[in-house]
Amino acid sequence: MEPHLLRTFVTVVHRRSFSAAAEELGYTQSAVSQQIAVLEADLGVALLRRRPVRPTPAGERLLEHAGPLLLRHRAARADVLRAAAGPAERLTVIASPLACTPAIARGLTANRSVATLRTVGRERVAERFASGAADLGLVDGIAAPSDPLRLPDVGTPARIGVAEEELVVVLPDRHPLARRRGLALADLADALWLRADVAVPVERLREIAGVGGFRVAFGYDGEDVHTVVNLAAAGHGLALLPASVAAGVPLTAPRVVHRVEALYGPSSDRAAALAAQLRQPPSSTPPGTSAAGS
Amino acid sequence: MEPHLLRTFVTVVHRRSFSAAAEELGYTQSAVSQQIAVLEADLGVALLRRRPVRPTPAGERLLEHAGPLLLRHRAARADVLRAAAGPAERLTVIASPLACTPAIARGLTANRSVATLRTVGRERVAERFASGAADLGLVDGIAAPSDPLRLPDVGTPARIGVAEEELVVVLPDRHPLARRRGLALADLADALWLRADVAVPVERLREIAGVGGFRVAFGYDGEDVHTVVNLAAAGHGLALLPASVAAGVPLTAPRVVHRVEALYGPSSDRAAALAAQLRQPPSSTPPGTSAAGS
DNA sequence: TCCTTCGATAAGAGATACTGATGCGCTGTG
DNA sequence: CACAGCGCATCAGTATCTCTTATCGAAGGA
Repeated sequence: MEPHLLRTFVTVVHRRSFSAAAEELGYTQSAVSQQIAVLEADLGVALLRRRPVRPTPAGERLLEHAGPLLLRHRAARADVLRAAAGPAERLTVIASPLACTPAIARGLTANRSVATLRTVGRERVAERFASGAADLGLVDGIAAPSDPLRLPDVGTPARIGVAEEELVVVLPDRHPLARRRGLALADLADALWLRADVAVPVERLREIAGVGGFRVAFGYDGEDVHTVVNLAAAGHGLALLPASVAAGVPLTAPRVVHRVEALYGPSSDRAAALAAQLRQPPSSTPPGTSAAGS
Repeated sequence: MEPHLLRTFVTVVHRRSFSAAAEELGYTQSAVSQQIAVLEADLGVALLRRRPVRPTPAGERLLEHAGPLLLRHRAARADVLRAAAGPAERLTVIASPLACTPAIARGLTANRSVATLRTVGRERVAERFASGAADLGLVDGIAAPSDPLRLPDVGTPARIGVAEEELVVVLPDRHPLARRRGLALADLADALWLRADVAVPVERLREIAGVGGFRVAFGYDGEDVHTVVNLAAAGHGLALLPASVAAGVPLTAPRVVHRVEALYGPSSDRAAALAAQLRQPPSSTPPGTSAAGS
């Protein structure tokens, strides 16, 4: 179960080929074959069926663990390295698109210690932060008010909420519901939605509404929020977005908010200071640092 | 960063000695010295100060990651092995003491497929389950109604809530508050409490009350809930316990409940079935399986 | 000061983990 | 049905790694 064996295993499954994995990893096919054999011998279990190459049920389980395990590995390494490098002079910030609310953007530009800002998809932020690509991570998501976001576990970076905001349903002006004062998500399950992961993924809608439905009328794969707003306004489907991004009808039920959280290494004082500074005064002190506890 | 190096590192820090760690792990002192040297060379960072042996700041960070990382390692291995072993004939269940509510205990005894039940401290359940010591884990804890418990991350075992119950403050009959209909936790911050991790740890009280205080009058280190009840009734300090365990005054604020969750491997159908069966009818369907999501 | 303790280092034996060559079963093709 | 091509397994050989034993040297206590 050494990390390099896991990495090889993952690659083999992904490429569905020992030889292709070998090439990708810079080994010979023989080495890959032996590595898999070692892994299987170590666990005493067949992990792969050959020809065609597919994971066995046990292999599927291992596959599911391997990703997070390797991610955590990288996170640990990055964290140690950050601690050893000492406080960063200038900070690199990585954020999901919607995490850069106007106020946060202002906070970032006002702060001379920020060197670079990079945005990536919401699911990638924690991962990229963990890999050491940035000193501060900003992720957005949907949660009950003052509840922490559910993020892939990546060790114990300090984590604080920096902003919470109302959500609105964006719909075209002529839409029958456009004049409402508020909307309940469950009532919109039968409507046609925009699939746009940069806003709120459709599966997440089902999850927070607790019902199925939410058929997709149109899919948008980019990262540009503006485009999503325009598509929604043009009637390609509904979109759920934070109020500061677009005009729309407030979401009144369930009681969820758009929340932005900052991730930073416990050893980076500058990042901690910046995170604290980004924390918006209007939002009453959101819950503090997180840690695994019973 | 191979697992065995991490294990050695952790042991060295823990024992504060290379030689002692070597003995504990069955290596020579020389081997341990070399392993630490390899780890430090790999990361390019000094992890330990020698004489006396103490972690550097970078070492502290690594130490914090190493535990969860190794735990996850074991969890992955155990999960793969469980998957390979096929559905268990008879199940081993591991539970924290308070997780065995009367109804759950009944469910377990009614179920002939259960072979063994073992209880361990609340913090150990997830860990022991992850290590493959049991097919089903039952953990209790305090949470907002229908919120999942916060458990150490251990991969993606399926997780369902099986019971939720009101909490009561146990106090002696002659206590001035004993006749109240309900109590707010924050109002009890100045009272003297029983430190008994088998009930609710004092730190957790501070956490959910959101205030300090909760001074400890008396400490109990065992695992026996009955003793805690007796101690509380005898006036050694207050205790917060699920209503089914002891008579007491219901906790009315904050709105938290005693919750029991079942952990089981995704590949163990028997365990899943048992978990579903333990699920108590009175509690309206608590939120389902968990997984890391954005 | 001397002795003990404890970690670092050197040297060598054994285990491990690669490469390159070859074997062998499957699959597709004529 | 035979055969070629593909792809994983296996074998042999070598380089590397990871231990052990032996020894050194610095720090701390008597």
